[in-house]
Amino acid sequence: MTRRILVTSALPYANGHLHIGHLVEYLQTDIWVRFQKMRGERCIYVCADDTHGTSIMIRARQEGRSEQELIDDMSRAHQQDFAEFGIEFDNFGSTNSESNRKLCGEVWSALRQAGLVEERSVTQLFDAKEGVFLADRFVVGTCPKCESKEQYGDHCEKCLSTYSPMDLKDPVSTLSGTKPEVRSAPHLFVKIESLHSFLDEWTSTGDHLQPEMANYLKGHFLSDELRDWDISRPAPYFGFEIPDAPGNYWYVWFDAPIGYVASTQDWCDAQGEKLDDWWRSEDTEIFHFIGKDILYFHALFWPSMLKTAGFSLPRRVQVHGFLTVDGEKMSKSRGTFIMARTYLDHLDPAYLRYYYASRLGPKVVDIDLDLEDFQNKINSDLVGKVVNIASRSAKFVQRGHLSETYPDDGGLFQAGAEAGNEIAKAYDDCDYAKAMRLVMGLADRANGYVDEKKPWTLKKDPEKAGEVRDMCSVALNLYRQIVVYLTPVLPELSNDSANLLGASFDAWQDAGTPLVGTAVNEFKHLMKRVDPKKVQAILENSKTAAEDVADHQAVGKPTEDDGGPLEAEPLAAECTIDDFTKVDLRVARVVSAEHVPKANKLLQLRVSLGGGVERTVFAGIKKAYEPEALVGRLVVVVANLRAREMKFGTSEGMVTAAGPGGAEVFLLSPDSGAKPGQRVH
RNA sequence: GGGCCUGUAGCUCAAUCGGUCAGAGCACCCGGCUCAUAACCGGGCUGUUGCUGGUUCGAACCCAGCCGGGCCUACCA
Repeated sequence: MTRRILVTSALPYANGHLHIGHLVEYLQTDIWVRFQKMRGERCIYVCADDTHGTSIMIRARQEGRSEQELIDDMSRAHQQDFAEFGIEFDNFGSTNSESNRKLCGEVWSALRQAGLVEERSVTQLFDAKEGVFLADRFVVGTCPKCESKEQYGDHCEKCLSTYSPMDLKDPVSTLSGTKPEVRSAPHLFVKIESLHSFLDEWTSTGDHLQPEMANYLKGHFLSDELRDWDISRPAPYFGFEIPDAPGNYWYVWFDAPIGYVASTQDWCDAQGEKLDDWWRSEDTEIFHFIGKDILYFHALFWPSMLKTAGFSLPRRVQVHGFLTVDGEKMSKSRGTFIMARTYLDHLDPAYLRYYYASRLGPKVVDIDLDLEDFQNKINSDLVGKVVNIASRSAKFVQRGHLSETYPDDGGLFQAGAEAGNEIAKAYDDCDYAKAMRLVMGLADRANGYVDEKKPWTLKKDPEKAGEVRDMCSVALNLYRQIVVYLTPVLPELSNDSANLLGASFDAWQDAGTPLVGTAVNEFKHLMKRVDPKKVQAILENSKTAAEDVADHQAVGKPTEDDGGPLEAEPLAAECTIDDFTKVDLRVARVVSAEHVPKANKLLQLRVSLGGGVERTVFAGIKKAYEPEALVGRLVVVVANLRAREMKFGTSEGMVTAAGPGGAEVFLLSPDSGAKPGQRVH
């Protein structure tokens, strides 16, 4: 029986462009959807831009244009990137749509009727100049516990304590640089505790979640009373105004998942389908693909909302890990913060599709893009093995025909057809790595076959032309079988190969029956080897592109340094040259650097000032730098700073760096030629 | 501090719910071949399956402890 399946990926936020980390999810989903469609299932893939929230409002304001313009531009850019990566949605909508507003209203009414909504006053910091309430990340001040300066609204990165933004000393809004005031406003809360037992049940049964995720929820949230969910935001806010609470807006995380339904609605309207067949039907399976960071919303709030509003619950929420590049978090300074666009400018999307597929399994683990491995894998698997089968056999029969009956191949084709079941199961289980392994095994056997038959020898004997043709018919059929199995991952290769053989490659069952008698067209290269120079170029371009594009800057605007940093940290009071010279800044060389056990942010550095003078310095740069990358480089240290006792030892100085903290830390270094021990004047 | 995950050949990973495997691919070495995008075929190489104990007739797979790595949390997620 044909399954009916509705698939979603998380909605990309309209605040920034896509990078290769985002693509893990969209490619994972796209491959799965293509697979289901090939199998003949009724499957649609819907998504949308996530457009609401304070961040969008503020960014639009900074860019001096309307939110609508901003999100329209971003939506176009997102869809362009998706299309070029071969990610095919049946519908790509927007959360800022009428269909979404209407559906939000429906869900809302249901929540109201169920008696789950409650009003309560919330006290928050308010930026009077900008006229907005400030989320924690928009406030900095002095930590009330340890007096560290420039800490964010809700926690101190120095002493690790947490607190309310209201307790912050000398708070400053990062938006306007002014001192925020304390204001209260009514907020609406959803009491989801009443759905606790439902959520216990739903999360732990029915294979709705990967076991580790179910386990995580059980230990973290479901073990206690569920806190009420603050679901409204007072004006000004970019979003939908709540009909029965004028002046208040639905929090972006309320309307975002409803965007899945709205996007489906838009698709239904265009196709003449009924929404209820997809969202209120026992016969439809709903699959959400998400990253591990948003599990909370999809596995607790979302099912609660759906249940209350009478929609179907997801059949499964499939969670994936994050992407690292060369074993580390994507980093702008290393050039590994690669935007989708930058990749597309240099390399074939098929490479990344295959590489991700070869590393994606069903478990929630981070996957690594190892650039050397990437090149090896593409070159040897796709070019050396798969495409090679066609490359080495098609030429013997091109502009001719395949044999009229399928020759004896010693059971190779049949074995490949049987392997299809196992491969299909691997796809269906989201274990693409396994599927790729199995397919490559088939490719190895096909190459072995060609080698054994030696068409280049047979060819020399005119009487053996029939044998050559039979042998190539086998090889090309094995090739076709393999490419059919790879079609979800490599649709373009599949198309090109179909042209070569003048046959369909887009149904899974095509792998079960050999082609006979069809014409073979002229052979053209189906895929190129990876050019290492292009990979280097991506890294180079990403170093600069990341600064221009990835930051909350410029949608198609020229680079312009924004005022954010200066506003976040206004200039200090005037000082004299004498004040300045009290601080002795010196060039130093890092001689060793290592992780500090149990420290979240610190690295322990040993720096040399030359002449055998060394200092031990603890620096809060762990999230931004790997120790190995630091050894040998020159830095600038405050050399006459009083030694400070820290939890992990004594720090005899300070390494200078810029940036707000966390992963956004940028060490200062002198231009080449400077020597350790030299003073900075 | 709490929680989750993880530690298998140089690298990336496999080993059906403890009973032939200690394996595959890449890399490397040797040989072969020349149809193919320096591709392909054959062969070889490295492992005390993190360490230490325990359970068992038997453990890479179970339990405990230790060491190492990663991730998530720490009261409006």
